[in-house]
Amino acid sequence: MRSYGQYCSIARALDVVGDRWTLLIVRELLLQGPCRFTDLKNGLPGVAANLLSARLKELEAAGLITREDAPPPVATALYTLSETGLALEPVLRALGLWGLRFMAVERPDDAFRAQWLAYGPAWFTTDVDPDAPPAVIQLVASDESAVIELRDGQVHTRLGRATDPDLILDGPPRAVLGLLSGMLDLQRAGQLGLSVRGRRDLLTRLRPVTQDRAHTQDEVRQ
Amino acid sequence: MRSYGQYCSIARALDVVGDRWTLLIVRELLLQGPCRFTDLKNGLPGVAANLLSARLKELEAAGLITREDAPPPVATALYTLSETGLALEPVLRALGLWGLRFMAVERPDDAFRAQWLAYGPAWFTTDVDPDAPPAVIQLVASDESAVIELRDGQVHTRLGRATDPDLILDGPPRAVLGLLSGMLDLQRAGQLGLSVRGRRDLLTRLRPVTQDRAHTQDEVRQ
DNA sequence: CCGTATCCGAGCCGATACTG
DNA sequence: CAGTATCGGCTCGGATACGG
Repeated sequence: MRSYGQYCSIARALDVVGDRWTLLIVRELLLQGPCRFTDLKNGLPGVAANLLSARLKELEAAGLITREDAPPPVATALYTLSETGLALEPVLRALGLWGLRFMAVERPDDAFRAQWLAYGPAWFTTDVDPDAPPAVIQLVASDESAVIELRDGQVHTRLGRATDPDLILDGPPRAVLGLLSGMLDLQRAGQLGLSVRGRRDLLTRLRPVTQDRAHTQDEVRQ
Repeated sequence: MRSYGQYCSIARALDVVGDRWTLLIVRELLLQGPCRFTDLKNGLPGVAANLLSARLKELEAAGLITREDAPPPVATALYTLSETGLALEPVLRALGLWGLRFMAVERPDDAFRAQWLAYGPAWFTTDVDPDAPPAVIQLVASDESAVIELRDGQVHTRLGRATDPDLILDGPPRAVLGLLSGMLDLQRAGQLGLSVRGRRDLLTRLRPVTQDRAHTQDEVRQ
């Protein structure tokens, strides 16, 4: 990418990760862990193979990822986030939290993946009642499924199915994520096709993180 | 910008602010407050007028800024961040904090502005001794100047000159910002041309924010 | 199967010139 | 001052083909 030519840490950051697809590649590596080329391609529907290949080279050159030849059983290259790449997590969290406001409309041809179902609750909700007993919530949306585990006051998530969940949320992505992010209440989510089975009371334990007002406006200004 | 076509809040956010220059326009509006076209152009060295014009239209259409005709004395359009636009502050903070690591090398032709000198201390340092008496630090770098005010446990900054600062830091941007961000110690900053006059002890009151390790890696993954 | 290389049309970007 | 118009060049996206 062409440099902005500004001695400013925001501009410098964008010099490195401002290119199209770059931050989404980091997203996948953060959510999936070390990936093969094909894992990334699957997690990035719409990316062209040549572009992905080019970006991976750039990211490696910039020190955000390392490329290693996996041990014999796999025998293929693995892309792994470096310390510098991992440090982008707060950026992706902030961006994802801000982007929630644009999730209200679901476009018919949008792609959807289980890992995008999973990071929302983990990053953007907290357990209101940390001392309550552990609980498991099964999420299902568009054939993709993930599990929320409430334990030790933390909201963990993982992909796949739970054996005996306390609560099952099943419906279109917009309904499931809208409910969990606090943009929809149970009634509205139901209208959008959400099915809720099991202990509804668990929903009150999940509090969506609220974005705090900005307050810089009159701070830096002359 | 072409949509990524993914039902993911990060991708949605990038659909809106992923275009080149867009986040830097938001940066200027956040740091400067409501701006005229020319204020933005000055704060964004390198941007082409047509591109700035196009971005402002897109940002207005997306609801991040409003364009108002200023009252008679000014008689020109003013661009102002909306609530949605202001809410990007955490994203720019996270990006700017991450980008600090790339500030070690100063490229000869990089542009520099006083507001970029000011936001660093305000966003990325804290006052270690909140009960100590107020103090004023004058920053000067590349003909641009800003003032740090330590008061009530907060680190405020503003552009321009202070009348009677307790401490004056003067030198190349890299030396001033490097010292304040904790990337350089006093000795190294001095070698890079930093001049320090006044109460050096105030420097120990400013603690650079440290970025905490990411810990999602094994959280969302199956 | 994994990843790279090449080609091409469409659209975005950047520089300059121009207008009210 | 506040933009608009134009145009060359580059990047992107998609397809295809190639080498390990």
